[in-house]
Amino acid sequence: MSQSLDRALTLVSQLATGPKTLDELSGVIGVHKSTTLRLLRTLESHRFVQRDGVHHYRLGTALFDLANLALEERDVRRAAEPALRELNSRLGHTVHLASYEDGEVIYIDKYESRHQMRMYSRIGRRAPLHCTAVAKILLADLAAPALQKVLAGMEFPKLTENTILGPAAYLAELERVRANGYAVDNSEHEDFIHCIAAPIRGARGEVLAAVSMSVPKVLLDYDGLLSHLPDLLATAEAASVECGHVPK
Amino acid sequence: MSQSLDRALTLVSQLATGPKTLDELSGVIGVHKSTTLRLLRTLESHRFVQRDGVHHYRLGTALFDLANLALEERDVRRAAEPALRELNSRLGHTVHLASYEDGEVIYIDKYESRHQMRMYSRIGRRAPLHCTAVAKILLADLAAPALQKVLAGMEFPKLTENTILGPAAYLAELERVRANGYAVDNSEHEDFIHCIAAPIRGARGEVLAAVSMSVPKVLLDYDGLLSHLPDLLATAEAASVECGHVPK
DNA sequence: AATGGGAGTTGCAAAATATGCAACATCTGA
DNA sequence: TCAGATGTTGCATATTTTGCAACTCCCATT
Repeated sequence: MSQSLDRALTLVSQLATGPKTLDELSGVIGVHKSTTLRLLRTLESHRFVQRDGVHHYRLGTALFDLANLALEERDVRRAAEPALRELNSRLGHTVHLASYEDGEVIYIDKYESRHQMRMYSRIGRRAPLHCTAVAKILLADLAAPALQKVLAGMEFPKLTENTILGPAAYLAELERVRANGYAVDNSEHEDFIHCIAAPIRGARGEVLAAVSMSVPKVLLDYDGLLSHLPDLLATAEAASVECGHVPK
Repeated sequence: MSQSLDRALTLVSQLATGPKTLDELSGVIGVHKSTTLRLLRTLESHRFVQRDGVHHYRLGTALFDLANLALEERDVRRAAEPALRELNSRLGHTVHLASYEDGEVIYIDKYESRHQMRMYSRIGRRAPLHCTAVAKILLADLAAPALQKVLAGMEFPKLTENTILGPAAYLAELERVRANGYAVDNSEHEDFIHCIAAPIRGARGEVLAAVSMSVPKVLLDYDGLLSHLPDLLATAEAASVECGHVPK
């Protein structure tokens, strides 16, 4: 729609992969160096990019500020924080908070594991829909038409032996999630990690977000993981109460 | 330099303060609705903004992703993490990591206090230069010409009884910081909080970042705070080693 | 059910703006 | 000192962005 803006945003995305020179960036958007330079200068004036030495550009600090401000505005995140922090510090495992937005599931908060083995994940990242416990929780609460729409766009790449491979099996899984009130990722995403998740609900009972706890299999077998369900559900419940949920 | 890009970035900054309607946004950049709409659509296609209901726009998830990716790329942050986390979980106070960039001091990481009373701060935010311990650490390491330039642009608003009020006093303070190897914010920023900071150094001994620990005065008096200096310095030293620093 | 207002959307013509070019500047390493 | 690579600026051109006005859609009011 707006060509120069489009190009500039492409530059920013490109810079996310690491500092780049003017020429490299020009190559990416296919324009003359001088054009790229002018775009970068505008981006720089808003602190979206900054110079890194003389020959490189990288992402600027405005992005950090904006992103963290926006994250803080998400009320669930703030409201759920104490409960999630408590769970994380008591059990020492990785705790994630994720929310559904517009066909995607996004990690909006993360509490790192105390153990050596860490998961690779990141706030802001999209969670795969077919193989994560948080996605199952969030999609399980969608109305049928919205769910169908998401399902239509979903893919089911086989990531491990346990990955769910098609819409039918996935729908059945969501049914189980609804019945149980929690979701599991039984090494469906990565071989060495499994995961449980539960919903955080708002005043009208709607699902606002999902909490999950991820544990490497070497630390805890599947039964051991499930034995933490009461902890997780209590955490989710506490967070829900903070979000205005009235337990029945 | 690039008008449309400039306008679009202004829109993004504006959205940081909360969701806005098309008309509100048009007002901010002073153009016709249709122009704003086209900019927003481009921003939307890159997931920089997203629609919030029908009538509002808000920041999109690409920002979270970019910002956190960029933060992770900052090597100091990753390298310093274990040491900072350890300090935070052992003493339970707020720990900040800040770095100097282009005339500014930016918080690049934060570990929340375990206590009820929290500081208001945020990753990505700029720290005031004249009244924070991290800024003192970082500015104390600047070469004279660079420091002069920063000093020329500095302001010294009086925030508490103890705030340092002018360049002369500030330079004297930096001299003390260099001599001591640590910095203090003795309630110079906020009445009820004080703070100590220490440098994290790289392979050539240069200051890469500053760690600080902030404590409410009700929890610990000034002498109590200073009694944690050995902890803080040890943490900074450990982080420095991770960054390639060779202790002399 | 009809009416009116508010908000968003589209096509088009006008013009302001972004673009590529070529010349110039700066830096690095031979 | 020179060659080459990289970054920077002024200018003319035309592409892209803009505002306009008409249109649609949705909601609230009569």
